[in-house]
Amino acid sequence: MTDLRATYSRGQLAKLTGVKGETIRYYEKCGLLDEPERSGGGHRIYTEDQAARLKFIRRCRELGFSISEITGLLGLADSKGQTCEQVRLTTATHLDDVQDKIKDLKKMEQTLKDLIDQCMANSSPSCPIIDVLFS
Amino acid sequence: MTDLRATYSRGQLAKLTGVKGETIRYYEKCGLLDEPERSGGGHRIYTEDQAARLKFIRRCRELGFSISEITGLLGLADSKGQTCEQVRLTTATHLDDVQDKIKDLKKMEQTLKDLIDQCMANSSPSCPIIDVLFS
DNA sequence: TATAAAACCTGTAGTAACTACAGGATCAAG
DNA sequence: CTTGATCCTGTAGTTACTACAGGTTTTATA
Repeated sequence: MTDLRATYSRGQLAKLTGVKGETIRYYEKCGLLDEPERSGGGHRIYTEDQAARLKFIRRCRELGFSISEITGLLGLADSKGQTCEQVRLTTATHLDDVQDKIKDLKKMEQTLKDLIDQCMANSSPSCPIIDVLFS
Repeated sequence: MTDLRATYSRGQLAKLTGVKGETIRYYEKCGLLDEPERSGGGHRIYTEDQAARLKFIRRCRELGFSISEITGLLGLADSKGQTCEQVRLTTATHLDDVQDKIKDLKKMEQTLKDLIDQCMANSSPSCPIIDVLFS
């Protein structure tokens, strides 16, 4: 069986979680990760719990949550009780943001496509992309 | 008729182009805008040409081009000749980037929706969003 | 014309979320 | 016990702005 009391160096934690070593240090400075124990020589030593927390952070980052949103979610996760609704709300708000971004990017996409199309159909010496944007 | 030799103060240019005054100064520092003439007292005085250039920059930014991409496009626009193909290429590359971003965001969107759905269907005391992310 | 308010000037620092050193100490393997 | 890998701290760089502070100029009003 796996040892539930396993510990990790910063590099090992990095490998385990897929978060770069320097980024781990950054998360500590931000307050996302608690300061870990240290070895006699001052090297960081992480526990399983801290590894789990870091994995959570990584997943949230992949989903586009900001550091401060994650701070909020972790706070909610730490405080037991009537928090599910708040977590759902944070997530829903974030979903709205993501959907807005998608809308904006799609508009951009269409405009860029149009520009390229105009360029393809072009035979004059000037560049239609530049022309359109420069007027 | 409009005076083609009209000039603008920084604030007037900001109003005209929709680019904030401080941002105009920043674009100058970046080399996107040439240093304008100055009044006796040192205030910047912009010409119509510079206004047109700034509008171009603003449109490019709205389409998500980076400062350095815009520098490239402006360089191409300034050099006459066989540049249309290069402009099209820059634009196409940028379009790819935009489409990649859309793909990523849609994945995020779906995952966030799933999390929220799980939360809605939940009746246990713990929060399924936290649970899913924390494992 | 005198004054006051608005706009402008420079330079610097802050924002988000990292990334990348430099210069040195510690750890793990052989 | 040596050596190479990893780790330490602190600082600076990245992108595209934004926001001062402290002072000067311009413009509008009386």
